[in-house]
Amino acid sequence: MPEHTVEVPPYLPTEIEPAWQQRWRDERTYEVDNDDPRLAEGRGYYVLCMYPYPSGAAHMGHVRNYTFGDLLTRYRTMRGDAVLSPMGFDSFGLPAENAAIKTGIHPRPFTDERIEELRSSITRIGGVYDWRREVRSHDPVYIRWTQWIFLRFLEAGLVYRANAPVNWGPGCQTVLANEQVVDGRCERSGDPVDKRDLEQWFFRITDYAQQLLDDLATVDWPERVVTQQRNWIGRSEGAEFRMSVCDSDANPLGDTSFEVFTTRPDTSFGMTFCVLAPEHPLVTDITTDDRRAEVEAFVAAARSMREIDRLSTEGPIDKRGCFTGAYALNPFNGAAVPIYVADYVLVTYGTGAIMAVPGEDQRDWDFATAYDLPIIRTVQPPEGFSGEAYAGDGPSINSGFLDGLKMVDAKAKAIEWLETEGVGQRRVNFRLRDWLLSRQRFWGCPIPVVYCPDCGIRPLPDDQLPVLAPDDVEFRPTGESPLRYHEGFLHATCPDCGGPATRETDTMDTFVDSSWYFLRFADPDELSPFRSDQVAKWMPVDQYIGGAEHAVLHLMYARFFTKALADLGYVPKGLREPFQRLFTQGMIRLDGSKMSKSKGNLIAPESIIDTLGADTLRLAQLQVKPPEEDVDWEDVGLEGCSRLLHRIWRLAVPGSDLSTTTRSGEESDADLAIRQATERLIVDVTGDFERWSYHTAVAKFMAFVNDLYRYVQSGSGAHSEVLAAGIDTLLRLLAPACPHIAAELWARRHDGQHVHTLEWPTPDEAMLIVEKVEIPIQVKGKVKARITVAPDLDAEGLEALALAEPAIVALLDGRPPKKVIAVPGKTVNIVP
RNA sequence: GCCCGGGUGGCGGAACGGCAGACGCGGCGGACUCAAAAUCCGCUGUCCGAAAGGGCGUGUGGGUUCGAAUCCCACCCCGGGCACCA
Repeated sequence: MPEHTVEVPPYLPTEIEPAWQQRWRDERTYEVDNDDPRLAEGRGYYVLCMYPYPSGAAHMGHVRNYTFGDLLTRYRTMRGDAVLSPMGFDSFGLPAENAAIKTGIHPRPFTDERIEELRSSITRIGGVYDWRREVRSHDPVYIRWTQWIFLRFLEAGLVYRANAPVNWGPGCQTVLANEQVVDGRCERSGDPVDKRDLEQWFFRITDYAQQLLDDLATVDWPERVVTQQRNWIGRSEGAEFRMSVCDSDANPLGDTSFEVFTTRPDTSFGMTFCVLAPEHPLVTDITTDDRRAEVEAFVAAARSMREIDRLSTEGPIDKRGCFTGAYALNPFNGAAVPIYVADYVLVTYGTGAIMAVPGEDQRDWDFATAYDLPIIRTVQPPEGFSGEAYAGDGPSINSGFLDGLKMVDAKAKAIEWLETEGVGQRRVNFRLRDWLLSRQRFWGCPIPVVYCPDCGIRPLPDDQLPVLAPDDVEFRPTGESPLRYHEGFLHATCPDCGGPATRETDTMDTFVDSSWYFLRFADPDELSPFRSDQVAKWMPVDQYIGGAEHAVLHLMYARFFTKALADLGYVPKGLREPFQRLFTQGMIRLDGSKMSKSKGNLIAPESIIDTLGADTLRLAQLQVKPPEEDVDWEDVGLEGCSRLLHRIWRLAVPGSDLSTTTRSGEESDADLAIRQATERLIVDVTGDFERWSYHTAVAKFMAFVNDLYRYVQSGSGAHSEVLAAGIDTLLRLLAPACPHIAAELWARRHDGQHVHTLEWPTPDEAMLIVEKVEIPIQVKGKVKARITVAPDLDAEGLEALALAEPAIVALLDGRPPKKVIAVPGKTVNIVP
């Protein structure tokens, strides 16, 4: 044993971390009130991480998410903002119900238990929140206000019940919204989805299609998410017009007609047939007797097809359609064109019927070729065009009064003609469908209506809210919701006639809960879901953080809710968008595969916190990659980050062996260099934090600590004041990223003071002025020499010095250079 | 097919027209140690060379520029989104 070793107090993250978590809670460091005076000065800042589904202990995805959010909360707080950083739980959903079906345990205790596990995890990561504002979707208080909002939307006509072909997920035993079906499969379970005609509840989100599209221009979101929403909304401009059914000689047959939608009204003269979707209501009426058997067989086959097969473009095209025997009049030229049914026409888009123009549409071309239908070009393709259908621009041909016009003009004129003739008009179509909100599940927010045999569908009055699911339920292995068989729940009284009524047993999509939780965080009021004037104090969310997988789900629905609530006057009219800035973090992958809820716990964050500590885990998350990129777990460098924190501890802790041999008095050049590096660090880290470049900020911490180590171990030793200033600045800058170690070291160095309540450091401008700068001298763009000069040396001076440099003189070999470009402070480039 | 990202050492990445490879991981060497670990210090793109030094280097090919990883054009590869939407 060495005899006189200095006993350095050890860095024990597992001891200091819980202590500081307790202190932040006890001192209410991160609670903020709505009457905070800074709000009036515009110094409010709302940072929000997407509230999690409570799946038990946190997985790495949570850690990554909350590390960014927490860093921002602490950083903005140190910058002097009143920061609102709330947390809650998206606590309705299928996993708890599936567990209930398996085990018989009611979803509520199951969920409550997992909420506490997750809350504990989040706390152990070091996340700080104003827990007074916590929301939980399954809390009766929250249910009450979700139902209240539903009823207000119902009154406003934004909710309706309709029979429609909807997506049925056999795996989840419920219907699904379009957004929850990916490639014909349920996005949750992956099971292929069936189409069924069912009566369901819808939100009229399509009323807001144009606004949802337009207002994307006003938010600061990743382009990728904006593009996805644009595609999803899918606006297309064109015309809709009426086609009358006739016989093959163009003689009208009664007044049967149907509407078609097209984006290319300019090509209407090229229509050689038209097509109805198999589900189109007119199919049965117009089919001729000789075609009936074939058409009925075709329609039946198409309807029984699953979405996933229907989407497939495989298979011979001549099996995908069928002639009805009927004809329709092309209003443009009075020609009779045959009417087909084909499965490539979708009943859910446009009018469910199209005019087919094979000359300018490849699908129509393929169909026409297979069925031996005529093809007429109505747009002149360019010289040398060798393709089939030509969809590009060009002068109209074979098109009567449109001949010679280019596409835009021809479209305009065709629409004008339709309108004057009274057979059609300009029309904008959206791909976006209304949001199917009802689910045949138990563990969700009940829909607060009853069915009265006399009065029909009746909404419940507000004073009967919340409608809560009963506790004494039996989960069936069939997967059916127990609400459907619970007599006590089913029996209700009609609020209008007082007679017996049946309660709605469907619950709401859990995306309804998440469409307004951010408003309740701003004002968790007792007498209302939130108050407009209080919401105005915080909304919109300044920085929203979460996964990009919600691009067309939660992020679209929440935008719709915000707009609708604003229009109904429950939040400020001007609040058009809920999330001003959005940051979508990358996913964590394990062996190249997505780390989902099921795989996430393979690397348990808790076990890392138990050993290396939360600060190391946070730092490693920050350091590994740019925040928006996906991360392979194997790339996360825990060792390097743990090493850095131990190095910082050893340098900064009072009583360390590294701080025993300092000097005082006059400062040397080496001291000045450290002072400058310290001020430079403030500028660099602040800049990196502002632009979310956390991995480079960590690199700068590391480089600075390396500098300090070299400094304290150098021959002349460290100047005590310079060193102390360097370390103190480092700790303040580190406080948002690694809050526990920064707080502990600061408290030990400064008599128990609290680093997180300090102001963010500002650099000493005088120290940022550099007296010398090294300038590379290039010859033809290649560096051949370096000179050290004053940073403000002008071009002439630089050129003179460069040309006098021995290496350059040798290279030029007495010949005068052709050209010399001198960029002050940057470089000199010589062309010999 | 269309629309976004992205291709840089052994690996993750840095460099927002001006010194390519910051910082970390890994590797190599040294100090400390009886020894190992930990720790501390140094080296580490590649090829030629004993060295001094030099050549080559940011997916490929062209271009703009005094100067390009960075800007432009074409192509190849990887990731994501949309895709029978009329």
